[in-house]
Amino acid sequence: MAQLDAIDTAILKVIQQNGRISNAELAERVGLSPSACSRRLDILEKSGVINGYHARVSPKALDYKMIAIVHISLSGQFAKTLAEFESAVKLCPNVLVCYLMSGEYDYILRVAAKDLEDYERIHRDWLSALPHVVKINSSFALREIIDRPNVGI
Amino acid sequence: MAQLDAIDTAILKVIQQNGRISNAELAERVGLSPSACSRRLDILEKSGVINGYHARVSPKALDYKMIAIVHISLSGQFAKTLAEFESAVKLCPNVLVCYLMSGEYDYILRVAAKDLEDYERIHRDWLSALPHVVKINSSFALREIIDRPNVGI
DNA sequence: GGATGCGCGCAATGTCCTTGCAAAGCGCGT
DNA sequence: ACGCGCTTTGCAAGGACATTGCGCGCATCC
Repeated sequence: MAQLDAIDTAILKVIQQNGRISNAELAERVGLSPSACSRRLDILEKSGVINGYHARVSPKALDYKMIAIVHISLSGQFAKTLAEFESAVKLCPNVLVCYLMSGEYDYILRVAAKDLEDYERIHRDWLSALPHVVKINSSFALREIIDRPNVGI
Repeated sequence: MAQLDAIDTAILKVIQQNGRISNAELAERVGLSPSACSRRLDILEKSGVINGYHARVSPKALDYKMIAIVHISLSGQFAKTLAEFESAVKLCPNVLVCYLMSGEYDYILRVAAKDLEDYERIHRDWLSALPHVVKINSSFALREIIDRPNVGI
């Protein structure tokens, strides 16, 4: 991962906010010719600085109206215990985010559900069935205040 | 927000995973002519089903190596109290996600920091300075297990 | 049955992306 | 300071792509 100069960070800044901008306009915004810009973008993609491009779809349009934050504790922190839990949690499509955490709980999850009934199903069929779980604590998001797509401006 | 048919959801499915796909290829994948596909995509964007497109940039490439999950309680739940807190928290660029929550804490935040020293600065200059806060609880992500860009497959 | 509206495919035109190539910038060692 | 090699740039060309107008098919409704 090579070092990024000012033009690279400018490209990242623009494309984090507008992932479908044309290369021609991107080039103009960062003060480069289209060909040079295209080549830089290519390098950023292939080097892994840019992981991918994603459309942000309104969850409500897909009928997902609930977000739950789930705290989970396991019965131990052995590597095998963690690995088995993680393999299992990755299979649940409703789990959007999962972090291994320091602190009181071992994992924290962001889960999308269509409604309370749907969440009850997810909780029963997926979360409760995850291996080595000894405690689950679900809270529900009442409102989204911030959801930034970018890091570090 | 009109109802989405099978082709619309197919478009959303593809473009959530590959936001920079060409319209020609997208059309081919969903079994439509490029012109029809372009018009559908246009409608999805203008109706707000698609909120935007974003490149996913590796936080480490921008030197952001830490993710903190912060739980915050306020001194009350009056609308004015919440509104003042929310206006203030939106100004902090390190706060990537913020939800108003049910449960023990009022808000939950995902915060990006370059390192522990950077987080200490954010905590001191931003989080502690937020209005009406009576309790802050920070946990740190040890590892990211899942971070899906999509909702509902 | 005819009128209406919606969504499609086709075609054309203008724009854009990409690649080769030569020149300019840059660091570096002599 | 000079020259060398490496990197990156801008330009140009050819091919791909996006967009818009147009006519057709199909379903619905009168």
